[in-house]
Amino acid sequence: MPELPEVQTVVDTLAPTLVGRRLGAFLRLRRDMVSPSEVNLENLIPNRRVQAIWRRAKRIIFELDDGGRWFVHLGMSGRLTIEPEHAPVRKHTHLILDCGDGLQLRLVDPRRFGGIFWLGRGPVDERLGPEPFALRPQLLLRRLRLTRRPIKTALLDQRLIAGLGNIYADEALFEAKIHPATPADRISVASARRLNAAIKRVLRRALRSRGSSLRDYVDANGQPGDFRRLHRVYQRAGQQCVTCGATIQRIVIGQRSTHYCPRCQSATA
DNA sequence: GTCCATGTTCTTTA
DNA sequence: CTAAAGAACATGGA
Repeated sequence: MPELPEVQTVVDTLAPTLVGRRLGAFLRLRRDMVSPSEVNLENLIPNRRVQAIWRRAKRIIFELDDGGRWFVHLGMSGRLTIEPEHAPVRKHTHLILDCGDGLQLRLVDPRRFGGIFWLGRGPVDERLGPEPFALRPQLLLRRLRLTRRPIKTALLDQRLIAGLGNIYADEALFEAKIHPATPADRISVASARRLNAAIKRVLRRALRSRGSSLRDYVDANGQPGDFRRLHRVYQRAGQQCVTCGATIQRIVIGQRSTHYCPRCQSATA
């Protein structure tokens, strides 16, 4: 569900309300959405002030005034919203955090692939690759040479590059005119340069539209994103390529749906 | 009933 | 041993 643009939009809509605010009661309606499960957030969070909220990869990181930190991952179907306490509690609401002025931060996640993860003062970064906006062609090339898997699969591997998911991997490969099945370690210097630019361009465009809403995604105010109508390949199988008019194909790579234009993306490296 | 879904981790295979 | 492929997690919509 949420990839970098969606997660960043949630952060941007959460921060104005939450930063500087003193938190209240933490309620877990399901035990298994907190990790590690034995950590006692009911004691660690209340009465602390939110110092900062930011994004790393697809994680929404909260920092408290005592240095304690946690992050929320939205998984496939998670929503993290600020709602008035009297607003009806949606089905699949797992966590509720009072944040003053009659407002609550609520985590709703039907599929429960997401959750809240306590970090304490530990590192956020372990095992995560560089942020897409920090990439340069050389760095991208170096990361891609670490694996022979298809470039599509490599782009989804958060240890190689952090923040892309199925939508923006497909969109970036289209933009860069690279076939998604190309082995990552056979990408040419020229292709890596195009891909580096394409990733940033696609993400910037998506951020401007506040992300893609397919089914569940909304920002912290409950507002869906608008980027879906600007997708060029993702979920457009059978439709015409906006560039050349060929029919967009859907194939499966690494167990994931992959959408591409067979004419624009025919190059092998 | 079938297939599919914006993600990640664990297990199995080569 | 490592890298890659596959299965699993849970729910709901078409």
